[in-house]
Amino acid sequence: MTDVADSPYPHTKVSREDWLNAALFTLIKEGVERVKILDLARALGVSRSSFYWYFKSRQDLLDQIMAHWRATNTAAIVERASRPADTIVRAVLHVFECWTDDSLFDPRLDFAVREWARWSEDTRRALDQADETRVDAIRAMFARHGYAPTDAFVRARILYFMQIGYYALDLAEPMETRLSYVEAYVRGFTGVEPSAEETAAFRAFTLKIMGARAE
Amino acid sequence: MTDVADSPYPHTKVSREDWLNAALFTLIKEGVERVKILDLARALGVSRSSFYWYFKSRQDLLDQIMAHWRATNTAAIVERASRPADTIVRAVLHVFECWTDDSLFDPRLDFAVREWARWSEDTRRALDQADETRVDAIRAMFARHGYAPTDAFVRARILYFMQIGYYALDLAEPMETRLSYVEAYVRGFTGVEPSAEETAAFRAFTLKIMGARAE
DNA sequence: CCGAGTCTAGACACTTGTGTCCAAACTATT
DNA sequence: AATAGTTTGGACACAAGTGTCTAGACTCGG
Repeated sequence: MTDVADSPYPHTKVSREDWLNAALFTLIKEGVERVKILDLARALGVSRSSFYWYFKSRQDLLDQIMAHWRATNTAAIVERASRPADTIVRAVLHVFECWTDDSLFDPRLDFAVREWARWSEDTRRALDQADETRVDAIRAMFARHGYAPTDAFVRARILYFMQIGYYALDLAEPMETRLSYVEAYVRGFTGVEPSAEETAAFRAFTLKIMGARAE
Repeated sequence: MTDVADSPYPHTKVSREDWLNAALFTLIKEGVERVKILDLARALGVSRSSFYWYFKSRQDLLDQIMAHWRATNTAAIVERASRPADTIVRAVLHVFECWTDDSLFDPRLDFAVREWARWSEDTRRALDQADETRVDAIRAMFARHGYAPTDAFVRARILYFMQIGYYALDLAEPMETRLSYVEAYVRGFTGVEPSAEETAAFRAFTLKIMGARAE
C-alpha cells in the first residue's frame, strides 16, 4: 500500500493508487472477472462506496489498468528496441533486458491481459495493437542494423513470439540456467556471434537487477 | 445440438450432452467464469431450472467438463505416444497427429483449462498432473527407442513445451506452412533425418483430416 | 472559527446469478 | 385408462455485485 500520509488529508485511508494496485494484484492472480469492487474494498479495509470517489465506475478502473499496462509493458519493449546500439548484438541484448527484469516487462500482467482479450473486444483490439507495436519496434531495430525488410520483420517475430511462448509455459527456471542460453539465442536471432564483452555486459546487468531485487 | 429424438421421451428439448456442449463452447470462447446456467439456458432455449434435472449443481457441470477434457486431450496424447512404431521418427509423427487434428487435441480447450487453473486449486492440480502424464508418455516413447533416461525426459519436454508455446501465440497459419516445417521439427526432436516415405505418410494423414473437416 | 473541499460509511435500489420446490405436460408400461 | 417415470417451466428465496445518494468526519486556507 502506498504511503497515504502524502495526502494533505491524513484521514485518507487509501489512495487512488492503492485501489489500482489491489486491482492489478487480483487481475494478475485471478483474472479480470475476479476484480470486484467489493473484494478490493474488503482487502483494503475500507467501505466499498468510497471507491466511487476515485473512479467513475468499474469500467473506469479497468480502463486505467489498461493504460498502466500499455505504459509499462509495451513502452518498455519499444524503449529498449529503440535505443541506439553500435552492433545488432547489443541491440538485441537491450531488448533481452525486458525478459530478465520483471519491473520492465511483467509477463504475468501480459498474460492476464491476453486472457482478458479472449472475451473483450476492446481489450482484444488493444492487445493486437500492442503486439504489432512491439514487433514493429523490434523490426525497426533490425532494419536499422542493415537487415533487409522481410528479414527484419521475420526476425522480429521470431524474437518476440518465442519469448511470449516461453512465458506461456510459466517455468520457474533459475536465472543462471536462463543466462547460459543467451549466446545461443543471440546467435539464432541475429546470425551473429556475440563477443565476450557483449555477453559479459548483459550478464552484469542481469545480476545487478537480481541483486537489487534481493534487497 | 445432439439429436434429442434418441430419447424415449420426444418432448425432451435438450439432452445432457447439449448442456455440456454449450458449456464447452462458452468455456473455450469466454472462459469458465462466463459459463453461467442462465446463459446456457438462454442459448439452448429452455428454462434454467431444467438444468438441475441433468446436473446436481454448476460445480457438477464443471467437474464433467474436466472429465471430458481429461478423456480427450490428455488421452489423445498418451494414446499416440504409446503406439508401437518401428522408428523414432514414426513415433514422433504419431504424436504430431494430435497437433494437426483438433478433434484429437483441442488447443483452445487446453488453454481454457490453463486459464481456469490460474485461480482454481483443484483445476491447477488436475492440469499439473495432466502435463506430467503427457510428458511422461512422450518420455516413455523416447525411452522405448533407445534414448538414455535423461535424454528421453528432456526431449519429451522440448517436444511438448514447444507445442504448447506455439498454441499460446494463437497464430492462424495455413496448414501448408506448418507442414513445411515438419522435417525440421522431427530432426530437432529426434536428431534423426526423416525418410521421404515417413513424412509423406504424415502428410497424407494431415490432408485426409483436412479433407474430412471440409465436408 | 468558518466555509470549502476531501474522503468515508451506511442505506437504498437494482441486476444477475444460483438453487429449491411444485405443478403440469408428456411418455411408456401395464 | 391408470400409474409410474421423465422432463420442463414458473415462482420463490437468497446471495453477491454494482451504482447512487446523503450525512458526516476530517483538513486546510482565509
